[in-house]
Amino acid sequence: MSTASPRPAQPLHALVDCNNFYANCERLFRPDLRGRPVIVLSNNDGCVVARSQEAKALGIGMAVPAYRIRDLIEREEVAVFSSNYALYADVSQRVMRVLEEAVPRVEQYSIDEAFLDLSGLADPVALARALRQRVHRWVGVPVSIGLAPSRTLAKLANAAAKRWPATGGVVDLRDPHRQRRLLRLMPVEEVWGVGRRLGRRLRAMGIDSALKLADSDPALMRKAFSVMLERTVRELRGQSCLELEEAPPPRQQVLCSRTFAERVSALAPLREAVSHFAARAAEKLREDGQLTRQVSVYLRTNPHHPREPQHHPLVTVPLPEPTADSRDVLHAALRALETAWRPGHRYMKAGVLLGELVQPRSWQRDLFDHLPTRRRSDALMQTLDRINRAGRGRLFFASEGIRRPWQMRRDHLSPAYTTRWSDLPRVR
DNA sequence: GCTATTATAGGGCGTTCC
DNA sequence: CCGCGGAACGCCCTATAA
Repeated sequence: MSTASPRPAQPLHALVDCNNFYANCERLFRPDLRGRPVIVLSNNDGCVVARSQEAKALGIGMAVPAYRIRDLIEREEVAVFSSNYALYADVSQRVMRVLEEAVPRVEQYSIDEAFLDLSGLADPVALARALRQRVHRWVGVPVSIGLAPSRTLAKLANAAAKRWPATGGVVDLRDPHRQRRLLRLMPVEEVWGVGRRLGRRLRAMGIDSALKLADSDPALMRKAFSVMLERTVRELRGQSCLELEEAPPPRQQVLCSRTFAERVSALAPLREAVSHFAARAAEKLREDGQLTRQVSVYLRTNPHHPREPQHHPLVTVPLPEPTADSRDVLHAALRALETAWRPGHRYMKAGVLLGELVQPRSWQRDLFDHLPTRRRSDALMQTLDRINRAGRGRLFFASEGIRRPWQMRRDHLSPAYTTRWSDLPRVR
C-alpha cells in the first residue's frame, strides 16, 4: 500500500513589487529628477498618493492633502505631478511582460505587484536576482522581491528587501529561523491584512509584533476576530492558505466615480457628470466582456464640512435585461440621478456603479421573452470603442456635455511619453 | 479654501421562506 | 391554523489594500 507518492515540493511564493512605483514612473523620462524628492497627487490634485524615497525622508506622509504641505514643497523643491494613469498602466504592462516571459505562473496582483509561483525551482534566489536586474535594465524601474512559503510571508520578505538595501533588493525567507527573526522586528500593522483598526485591537491584547501574531492561537483569533485573521496567522507560520490565481475571477462590480473640481448643486451639470461616468463604466464593462443587470448612482456632499447640509444618496435601478450598451446604462443612470438628487446641497462627488454582472454566455433570453432587443447594439458599441481606443474622448454622448465644469483638476500632468508620439522626449 | 479611487471580503441584522 | 428555528438572502456598514 505505502508506495510513497512523490510529495509535492514545498510551495514557494515570490512577491515582486515596484519601489515607489508612480514616483519612479515619473522619473523614467526625467533623469534630472534623480535623487530629488518627487510626489504624485491623486485625481483632482488632492492628496499625495506616491512619494519617492527622498520625499518620504522629508516626512511627507501617504494620503496627506497637498495644500497642507505647500510650504514644504516649495522649500525643498519637491517635484509635483498629477497622477498620469495612462503612463503608469503602460510601464506596469512592460514590467509584467518581463516577468511573464521568465516565469510560467504569474498573477498580477495590482498595478505594481505580481506574485510568482517559484515552487520546485533549483535556485529561485538566482532567478529573483536576475529578474530584478532585467526589469531594471529593460523597463527602468527598481523592484524588490520577497520569497517565502506563503504569500503573507512573501509580503514581509518584500518589505524587508525594501527596508534594508544591504539585501540587494531580494530577501529569501524560506528558513523558519530567519522567518522568526524577521517577524520579531516587524510591527503587527506591517502584516498583510492587518490595518490600523485591527492593529489597535491586537495591541490592546499585547500582540504588537508579527511574531506574537504568528504565535497566537488560530482558533482563538478566528473567534475573537474573523476567518481572515485566522488565515493570516497560519500564513505567518509558513502554512500556505492563499493560492496563486492566474485567472482571477471575473469582477463583481464596476465603479466609476470622481470628486469634482468645484462643488455642484444644480441638476444639469450633475446629469453631465453622471452621463460621463455611466459611459465610462459601460466601456469598462465591455473591456471585461460582461453584462450588467443593475445600475446605481450615488452622490456625496463634503463630509469635511459637517455644518453644511449633508446628503449621500444611493439609488439603484434594475435593468429589464442584461446589457453592456452605453445607451441603456446611461439612461438608467440618469433615471437614478433624478431620484437621488435633492436641491440645496453642494455635492462634491458622484459615482455610477454597475452590479449584478453576468457573462454573456451564462445568460440566455427566455423563449417567451418579447422584450425588443436593440439590434446591432454590439456592432455600434464595438465601433464606438474602436474609435475611442485610438484616443479617449473622441466620441461621446451629448448628455456628457462639453464645458464640464465638474471635471477634475490636473495642473501638474506629465506628458504621455510612452503612449503619444508627439510627447516622446527628443534627444539632440 | 483645499481632504483620493476602486475593489473585495466579511459582519450584523432584518426579512422571507420552509 | 399557529409558532418556532434555521437557512438564505438583501442591504448596509466596516475594514483592508494599493
